[in-house]
Amino acid sequence: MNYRSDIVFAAVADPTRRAILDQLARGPARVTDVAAPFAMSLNAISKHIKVLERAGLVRRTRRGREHTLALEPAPLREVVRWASKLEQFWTERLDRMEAFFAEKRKRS
Amino acid sequence: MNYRSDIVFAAVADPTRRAILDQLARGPARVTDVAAPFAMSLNAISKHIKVLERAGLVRRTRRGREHTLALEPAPLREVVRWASKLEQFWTERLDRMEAFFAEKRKRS
DNA sequence: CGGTAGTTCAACCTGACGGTTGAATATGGA
DNA sequence: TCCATATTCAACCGTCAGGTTGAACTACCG
Repeated sequence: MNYRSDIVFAAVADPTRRAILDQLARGPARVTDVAAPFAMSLNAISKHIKVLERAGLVRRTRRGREHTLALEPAPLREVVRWASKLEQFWTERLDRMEAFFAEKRKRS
Repeated sequence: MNYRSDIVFAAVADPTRRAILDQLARGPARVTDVAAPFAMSLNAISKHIKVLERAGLVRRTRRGREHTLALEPAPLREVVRWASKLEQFWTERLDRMEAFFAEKRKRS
């Protein structure tokens, strides 16, 4: 529906970006620190961070030459909402089916 | 972490595929029926369904020439788990900070 | 001032993804 | 048997995402 959740879902689809978010969940960090654990160039990480930023999942604060990144988990709520809604609809369906067959059994 | 959740996240990243899942949440349907609302070829939808199938999000049962598709929401649980874990870690961090400053305020 | 650290910008390459079209396969019905 | 329906397979194509490298920019420090 929302064009914005498209961006969030796409941002979160990449495993590297999910790992970055996992790391930022343990606290804010600079770009270089975020990049450290990964076996790829700093530039690649910089790009990933920009994607996360555009999705609203990361907030950047500049102090001098250092950029400090912080997790901004709000957009994840939409992801949770969508996924658990599907699960819920499904279980409700199962419940209705259950009820239907129970009723049928009782009548016969 | 899990290579399998990579597949699930990737499957769910595409808006068309999310729409397919939304539709299947209202009940099982044939491939043609699933494709009907979309302004793209049946082949494209067939491909999308295959992706969803490989991610374990859709189960297919063949009866004659018709393939009936059903939502299989189990893999979504991993998505929910990950996303809400991040949210939770974050709020816990905020709580700890809150507690820290409250303590500090009390002492001074 | 000069050098180095932190970060981005720009250009480029490659592979995969999402789509198309046309043919093949298999089942159902007259 | 013949035709239509339901679906996939195979080949192809354009775009874009993720990665690289090299240069630029800005801020700190001797």
